[in-house]
Amino acid sequence: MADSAALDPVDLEILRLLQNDARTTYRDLAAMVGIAPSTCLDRVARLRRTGVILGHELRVDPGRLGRPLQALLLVQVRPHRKELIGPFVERIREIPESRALFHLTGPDDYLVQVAVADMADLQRLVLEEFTSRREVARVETRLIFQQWECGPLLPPGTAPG
Amino acid sequence: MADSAALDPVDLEILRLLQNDARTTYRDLAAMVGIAPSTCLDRVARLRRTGVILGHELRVDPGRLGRPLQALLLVQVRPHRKELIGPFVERIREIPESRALFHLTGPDDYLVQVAVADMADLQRLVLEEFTSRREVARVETRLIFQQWECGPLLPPGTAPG
DNA sequence: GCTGAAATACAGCGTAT
DNA sequence: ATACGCTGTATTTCAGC
Repeated sequence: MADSAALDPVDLEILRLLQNDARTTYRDLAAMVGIAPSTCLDRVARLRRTGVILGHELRVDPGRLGRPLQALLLVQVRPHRKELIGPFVERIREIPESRALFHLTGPDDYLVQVAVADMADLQRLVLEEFTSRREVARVETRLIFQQWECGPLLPPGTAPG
Repeated sequence: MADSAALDPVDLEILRLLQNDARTTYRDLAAMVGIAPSTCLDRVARLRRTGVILGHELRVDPGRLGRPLQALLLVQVRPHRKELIGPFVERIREIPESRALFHLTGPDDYLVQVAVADMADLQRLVLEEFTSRREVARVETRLIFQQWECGPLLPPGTAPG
């Protein structure tokens, strides 16, 4: 785990294409960036080894899994001490409704993205898993009307497209 | 494009395993859920066709791409009319720093997750892309200390693990 | 949903630049 | 040091049942 060499334009193009479709074969990828498939394999392996590529994720439609309603919960944890927030974070991550969890600056300590079946389910979740916890001082619930993906992540100064 | 049949326990197990590691081979996946590889391929293909599986995404480390600082921007758009929010959403999605965009209920209309190089970059982004826009009435910036992934998304009532 | 075979892709290695 | 082409192996895919 030593190499943290700068990414060259070929690496960046590979990352851009793989972020478009992570299942692109090395053969196709190689053709698109203009190198040999074996070289392409080497490049991607190196990107994985050096931690630029963290992994491959499956995107699933929450609605099709019976969770059509999503919300963000802004949570104040008081007192905000290590002994309390460790178990809090662990518990939130275990909840089946949780999709993402952030520790933030600002008036709210945590933001939790949840996917639920309906309003009753959301109410149950907030009451049973959040406001009933000693260390949770306040929960603010904001429903998600719609969400969008954004373009591929690239280094600053890289012309998109 | 007709089938929206209920997912059986085998489908759910496949989804759970693929959410753990989207690169699991059909051979391994089949062995783990107890069906033949070809059947497993059929199942996954059907899940893709019917829209349960939306796609395969590459997870990349923003820090390794020169964007170690992340923030959430809470944005009020005034007036909140269709003619204004369409272009706003399109522009935000085009910004290289944007990672995710939500349209919300509550006092803030949009939440934008961004990844930037440093504080100066974040300040520039807020001033040039947000507060300088006519329709943006207010932007509240909250830095992300840390973020966590949560468990796989499964239907309500499914025992996790 | 399974079996088995054909097509394809991957991963390692030797060589050349 | 990086890229390439070749080759054995593993995986994916497609018939037929």
